[in-house]
Amino acid sequence: MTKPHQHDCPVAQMLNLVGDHWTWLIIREAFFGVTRFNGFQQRTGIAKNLLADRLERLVLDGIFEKKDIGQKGTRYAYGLTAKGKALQPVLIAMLQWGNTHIYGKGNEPLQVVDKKTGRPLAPLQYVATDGRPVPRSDLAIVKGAGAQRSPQTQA
Amino acid sequence: MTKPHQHDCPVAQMLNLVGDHWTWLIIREAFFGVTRFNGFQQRTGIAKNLLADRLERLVLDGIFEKKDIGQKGTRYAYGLTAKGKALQPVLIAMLQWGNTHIYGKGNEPLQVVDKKTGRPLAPLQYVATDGRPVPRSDLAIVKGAGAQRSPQTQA
DNA sequence: TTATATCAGTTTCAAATGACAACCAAATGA
DNA sequence: TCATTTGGTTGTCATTTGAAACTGATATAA
Repeated sequence: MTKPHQHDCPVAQMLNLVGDHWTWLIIREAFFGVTRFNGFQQRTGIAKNLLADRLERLVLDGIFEKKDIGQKGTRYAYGLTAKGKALQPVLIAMLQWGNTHIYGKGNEPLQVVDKKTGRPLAPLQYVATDGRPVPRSDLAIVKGAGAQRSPQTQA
Repeated sequence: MTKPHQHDCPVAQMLNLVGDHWTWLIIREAFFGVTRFNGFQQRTGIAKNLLADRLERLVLDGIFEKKDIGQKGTRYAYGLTAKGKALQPVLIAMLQWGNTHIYGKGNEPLQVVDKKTGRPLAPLQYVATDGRPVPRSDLAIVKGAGAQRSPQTQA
């Protein structure tokens, strides 16, 4: 990333942390169980200098944690923190969009499924805090408690 | 983006189209109702050459459509296509993550709410095709119909 | 024991991309 | 009519990227 966004917006701020395409491939692999430097490197194809840089940032930002494994400290495991794991819905939403709008029905290289049934999931759903589904047309984005200035918001 | 990812993965492929932080701010503004070149430029702060480039790509990729408004073609409106609107869950997931993990409860500059009740939504939910919620622990990512090679997949 | 491979990076350097400013022509608006 | 807005293009310079070579430990194999 070249310059962090100053906007007081959760989207802009999240992009400051994970607004890089390599970062997402790294996070994807982490969800797939990869933990080691070389694992990320080989499975994503990222250059090692970039991987070192991205992992360092991700650790600083609290998305990954770096653990010393092996006895004398030259082997490390990188794992998602709770904050990192919380990115799962974003990743799943991306995956579902890619399946639908790039590959199309029947051509999906990966599917998100329910282990119990083995069947693919429906698109992520908007729900109220009481668990009731909220139709897309009822969505709105409004200023929150921490708002300073006023973006024009209509969903 | 410098070089498109070759992975046969919906996440990697979607990142080829929208793996850029400016692109997401442009899309965010589009959901907020912005349609004009200058609107995007002023509200995001992106340089004009980059905006021109990003909009052109987004139109080529079918995420935006460019309409000629005004009579002789120097005024345009950029709007999300259906494919573009389908990115909403990704954006909402990003927004919710930013609220929770960057701003924290009570400090959210923006909130996603249900128009009907005015109350903030819960995090996006995984649901089966029959509408039943799927707990996060039952999620798995597996090879789909279009899979060629085999990534190790565990959610 | 010695050799070989793996791990987790760092360094180097050319090429691509980014940010910023200046410029521009057509079309509006006052 | 004249200034302003719109939607860019062009040029310059700084930063980032990607690829490869290099390091210096540790683990594994013969």
